[in-house]
Amino acid sequence: MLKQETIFPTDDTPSSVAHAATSPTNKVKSLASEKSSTTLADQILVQIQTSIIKGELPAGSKINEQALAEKYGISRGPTREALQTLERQRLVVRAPHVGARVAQLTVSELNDLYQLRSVLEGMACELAASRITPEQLAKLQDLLAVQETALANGDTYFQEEGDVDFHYQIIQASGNKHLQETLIGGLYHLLRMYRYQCTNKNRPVKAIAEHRRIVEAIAQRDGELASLLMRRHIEQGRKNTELRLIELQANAAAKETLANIS
Amino acid sequence: MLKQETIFPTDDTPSSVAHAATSPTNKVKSLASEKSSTTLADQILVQIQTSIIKGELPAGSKINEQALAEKYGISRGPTREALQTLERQRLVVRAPHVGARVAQLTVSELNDLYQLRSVLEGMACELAASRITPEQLAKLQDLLAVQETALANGDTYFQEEGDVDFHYQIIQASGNKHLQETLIGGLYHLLRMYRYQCTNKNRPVKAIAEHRRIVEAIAQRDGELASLLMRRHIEQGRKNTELRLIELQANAAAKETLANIS
DNA sequence: AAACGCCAAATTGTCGACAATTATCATTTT
DNA sequence: AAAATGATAATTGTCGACAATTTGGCGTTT
Repeated sequence: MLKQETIFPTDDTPSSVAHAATSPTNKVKSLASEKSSTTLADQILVQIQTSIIKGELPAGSKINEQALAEKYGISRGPTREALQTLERQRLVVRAPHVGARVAQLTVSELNDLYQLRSVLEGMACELAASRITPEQLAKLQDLLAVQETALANGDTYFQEEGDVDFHYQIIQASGNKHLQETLIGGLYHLLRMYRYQCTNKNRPVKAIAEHRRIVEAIAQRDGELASLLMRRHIEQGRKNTELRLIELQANAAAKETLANIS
Repeated sequence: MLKQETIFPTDDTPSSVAHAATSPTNKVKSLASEKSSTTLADQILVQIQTSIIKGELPAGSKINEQALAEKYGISRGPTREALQTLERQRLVVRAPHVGARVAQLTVSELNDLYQLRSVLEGMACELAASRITPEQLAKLQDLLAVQETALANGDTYFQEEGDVDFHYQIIQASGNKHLQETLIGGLYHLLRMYRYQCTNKNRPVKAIAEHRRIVEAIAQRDGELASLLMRRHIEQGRKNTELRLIELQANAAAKETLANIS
């Protein structure tokens, strides 16, 4: 009886969600042979997660426990537990006797989120620069190389996941357990939601160049520089996402008034 | 069937009713009888919380859902939900099909926790220095004054709660919602557990002097200084707690070996 | 028309029972 | 004796039903 090597028992590794996402509206349990069979709540958790991140459950919309449970062919118990976990991941907001809603995407929350993320990942860089192991560094450089060649080939498909992986590995290398839990267990899912729904295809080109410089700084054990570069890198991402979010909300507002007029 | 009166909702207002004078933020709602009935899970949550923080449920010990539920005269459903919330607060560690344990207090986790806290509260100070409102500042200064006079009178009772309130108010003044949630919803309960079980009576004298300087820096809108002072202040607290924790564990180890010999 | 109060419907909270999994311990095996 | 094995007990996961609370509509009132 031997358990997996991931550090976080609470969560899935982000790279695993890439292709598991294309199967909504079905009962899960069979087709096993997967190592899964953990618990029903955990299984539907990742499904609801991706539904929210992709916007299939629209931001701000009400979530009905019964309907969700029926959709996945299970009872309300596990559904409820999944919802509470989603609350911890900030993808859902719950109120007693009122129910759960998908988190709303607002500019001010985006700024709060990125401001916090910036500080935390800056910290992660500083720690990683002094504590990263040769193996971890090699893995990070490999990932970077893969992304760079993919970019050169115009392969934009796994860009998003690759970026998540990049930050993920640095966070892991920081070695601070509570920092890891805060970022990965608490902030990263909401972050992915913002980025998925406010994505900008042009950005990756520059982003990967920034990644390279960050990795170089870490390799040289220059934590201060790595932290600075990371904070700038994240600020770039924030600006980008903010612009897209603003126009997205402008569109929504326009559509709203149109509907009201008719 | 079941009734208890020491109930404040999920995690707002960390200080108890001890010195309500220092926290006039409460809406007037609390005076209208008890209107307590939010939800059973929330009610027992705070009870288990304090049991854990005080060590009545020893660090590292197993938690039996059934037994807990019976102890409070409720069913396993709400108990389970409370446990999941406690997991988010890092007071409990859960594993599928295995159950829940009270978090363990270790030196390395303590250091991780304080390292993270230091960064986050430094950030809070910087934000607070630029965004605190006159009312919030006045409240903060009032709190400080109360603590100072209490200290002058040798009144050491509410020291602990007062300190929590101090940090709490600064975090509130930062205005960053995600930062607040991370610190208060995620880290602060575990912090209180460490401090309660590794307390040092001598420290408050110096701590309050440090508080004063931090408040002054904030009042002068000097975020950089406030952040620096706060990080030093927290580092002092870490050292203190670490020493106590080490000797506490040494005692436990000694008792262990003694038991094994006999 | 807007606001208020009341009743019905929908939704969430709680419970007890059962199923699935893990932990315990006596027994056997090396 | 230590380790592996297998049956049994204890504990966690899941379900369906019921209770408590909120939501939405409807008629009345101002």
